[in-house]
Amino acid sequence: MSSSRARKTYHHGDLRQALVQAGLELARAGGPEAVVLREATRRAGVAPNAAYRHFANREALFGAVRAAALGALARAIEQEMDAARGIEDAAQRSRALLAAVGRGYLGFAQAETGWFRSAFAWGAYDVEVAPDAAHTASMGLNPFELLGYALDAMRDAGVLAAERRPGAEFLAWSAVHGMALLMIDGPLRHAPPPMRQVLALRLLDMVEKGL
Amino acid sequence: MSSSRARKTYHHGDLRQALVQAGLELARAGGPEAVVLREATRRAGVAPNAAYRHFANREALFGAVRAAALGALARAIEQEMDAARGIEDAAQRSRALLAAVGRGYLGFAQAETGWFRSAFAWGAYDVEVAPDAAHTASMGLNPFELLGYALDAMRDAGVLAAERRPGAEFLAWSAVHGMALLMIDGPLRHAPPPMRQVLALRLLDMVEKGL
DNA sequence: TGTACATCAGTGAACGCGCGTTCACTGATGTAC
DNA sequence: TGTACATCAGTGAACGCGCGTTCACTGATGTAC
Repeated sequence: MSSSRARKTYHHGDLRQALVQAGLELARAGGPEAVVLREATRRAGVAPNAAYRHFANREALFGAVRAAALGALARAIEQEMDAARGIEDAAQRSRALLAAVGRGYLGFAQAETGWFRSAFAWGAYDVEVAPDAAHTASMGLNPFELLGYALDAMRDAGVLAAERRPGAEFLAWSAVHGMALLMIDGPLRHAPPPMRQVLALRLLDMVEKGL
Repeated sequence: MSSSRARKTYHHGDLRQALVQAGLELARAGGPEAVVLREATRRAGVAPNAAYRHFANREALFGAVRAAALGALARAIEQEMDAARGIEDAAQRSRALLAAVGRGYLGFAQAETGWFRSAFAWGAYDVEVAPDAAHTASMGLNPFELLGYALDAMRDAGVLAAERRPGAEFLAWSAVHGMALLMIDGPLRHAPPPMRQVLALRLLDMVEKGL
């Protein structure tokens, strides 16, 4: 509402923030290609070219939106990890942490598909390089780092052989990322939630056993 | 060349086929969004609206292109499977078949990225439902069915417990699909080929062990 | 074998669309003196 | 405390772009008699 209202002052106040916010709304509802500069300015109640005071171009605006989406993903994952943190046994805890990362990732992909798509849209993404906005979650880690954290815990607990640790992120990430896409775009998008749940569990089981 | 040449006859001959062919070229070089109706007609040497004699709209044209891309993927996978077929021991053979599916899939994603992207572009894809063009490979199976074939072989050879067979496609596909995307869009796109090779092997190993 | 005519497969010109982006501008703000 | 002026953050109007798609049309083909 207020975001699409006309301002009273000539100066906006915090247009940059408002544009990112509008971009996030657009991404949430329509994915990356819905993040359209003109629409974002409309929602901010501002002339289209005003955006250029704050972003070099549309791509730069989208970059900020993507970073925020990545931050939201990190937060979703952390939330799942919280429960696991209380587990006493280190081995069990580390396994639970990994599963939490996977659950958080898959849950986010399904609940916030537009953001998920935006986070990984248009070729070229590097979660590691994500700017500040991707780090807004409480641990200050981005999604990739959270996965690394869980894997480190597994290694430290002796659940994962040390020599298998390097590169393990990519194996786990592959599995979960692939299933996320199958669930939002692929044949699994028709699968009833219970079936998805079962498959997700089996997948995480596969990763844990096969890593 | 000949595809962008002007015709001599008023009638084209096989415009439909020519448009799909042009679409495939476009997809190969630029992925799904490069499959532009006007450009396809240009390459076929024909007025833009001529396409509407053969396709209801741009989407229908793209559908035909996607099906052909899926067929190319199937062929790539089959080629990898050929080597495995000679193995005597049924258990070993079935394992080799599964690995071949994975290798074929990953190899295709990297070698024919534009086609790979087109095959799985824009939300909603169902490999099962792929039309004839997806079946042009020698076995007459689409990529998903080839994966199923390998998994059946594993079950029959006793490598995969029968009760784990249902749904196993989705686990294996997830892992391989995810890694394919990490390799073409994600952080692994910077990884040197040997590292990719190692990761691919580890991934397939993980799948086999964890399935 | 020749002709009439329905059908098919193209043409040519035009449309509206909404986008990103640029230009020359003006209103508001804050700082130096 | 007041004023001059540089700087900043907006405005308004316009651009070109290339697309998908529609319209009314014409040239070529093949079939019935």
